[in-house]
Amino acid sequence: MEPRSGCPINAAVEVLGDRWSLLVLRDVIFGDRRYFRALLTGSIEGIASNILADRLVRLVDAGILTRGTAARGQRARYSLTESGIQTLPIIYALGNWGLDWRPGSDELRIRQQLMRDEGPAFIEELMDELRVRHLDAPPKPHDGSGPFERLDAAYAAAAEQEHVDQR
Amino acid sequence: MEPRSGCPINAAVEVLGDRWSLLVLRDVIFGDRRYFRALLTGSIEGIASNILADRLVRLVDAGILTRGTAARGQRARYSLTESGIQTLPIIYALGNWGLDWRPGSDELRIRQQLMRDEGPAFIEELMDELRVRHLDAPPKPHDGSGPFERLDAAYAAAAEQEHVDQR
DNA sequence: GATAGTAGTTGCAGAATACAACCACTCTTG
DNA sequence: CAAGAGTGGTTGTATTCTGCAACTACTATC
Repeated sequence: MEPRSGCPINAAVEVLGDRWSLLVLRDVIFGDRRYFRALLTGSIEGIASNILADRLVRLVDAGILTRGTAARGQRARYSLTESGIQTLPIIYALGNWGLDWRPGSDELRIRQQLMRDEGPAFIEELMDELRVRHLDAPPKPHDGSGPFERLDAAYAAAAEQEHVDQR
Repeated sequence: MEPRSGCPINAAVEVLGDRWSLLVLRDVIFGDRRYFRALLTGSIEGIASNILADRLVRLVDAGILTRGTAARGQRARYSLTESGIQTLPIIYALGNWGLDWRPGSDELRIRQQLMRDEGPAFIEELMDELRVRHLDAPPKPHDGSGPFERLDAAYAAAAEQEHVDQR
């Protein structure tokens, strides 16, 4: 596919501008789903297997994911590249906009709200953690738990609070 | 269309996740194209008239644009709503990613680079200017030129520099 | 009243997408 | 070593989306 223009916004849209690619990346990043089955069955939107297969090929071709060497029928692990990790600000911006301007379930909105509350530096922290998980980067010296764990903990606490509020 | 899930990221993707919607918004925001013909002929990617008509209807239905009252055949002006203005961070994130990870023409990349150089506060400034232009918000007391003019001036200067460099 | 310009609509062909069923291979378990 | 579950897909078919060209309805200008 030759690009329709030399505009960097268009270049990004040509790779990521469809109904599934960014959702697959969301599940890889936030759901830590690294295998075909995990992505297929874990997708709350219910992606079809051929669409998932097609998008994985495209994302690998675009250099956003890498596919571990595995023959047919073997478990192939997908990892983010640096360019894949750097789609996080895009996903974050989309999530914030959706949170503000579109309806949605409260449970799924909490996480986005918590992430926003953490401030912009937190995105960098998440990206560093993704480098450790996907690029085998050396982990930064870090005493406490990682940013994903903090988000999980905050989410659990908020969900608990929601539960308390309902009573 | 009922949403496929309550996820805010999915909610945004369902409205903006296609090959044209975000490019139309880009042209409205950065090209200040407010009329059908301007969007149709000004699109460097060459959008077809029925696709543009369809996307404008969808963006209006989604509350991202408003359409000035005009009968068929009459000049109808499209304006951004507040939710439309707040898609700017998404477009900015996409442009930055495209700049870093995809090829593109130098001329069109310069503008994205300049915008990034201005820092995050500049995005807020651009959004304020869009509120003046599209929501008829009172302009902020401001001595110099607006942010779009500054971007234009920086672009002109950079383009001139490019021209000098080539000699 | 002709002409150019406005904002679309219509018809049609080809591409992309979605859904369900099926396939080939491997790994585990008895 | 045979059965069964689990892996990552492929295939077929129907539907939707997209792109191109031509056309329509209306308005403003000369």
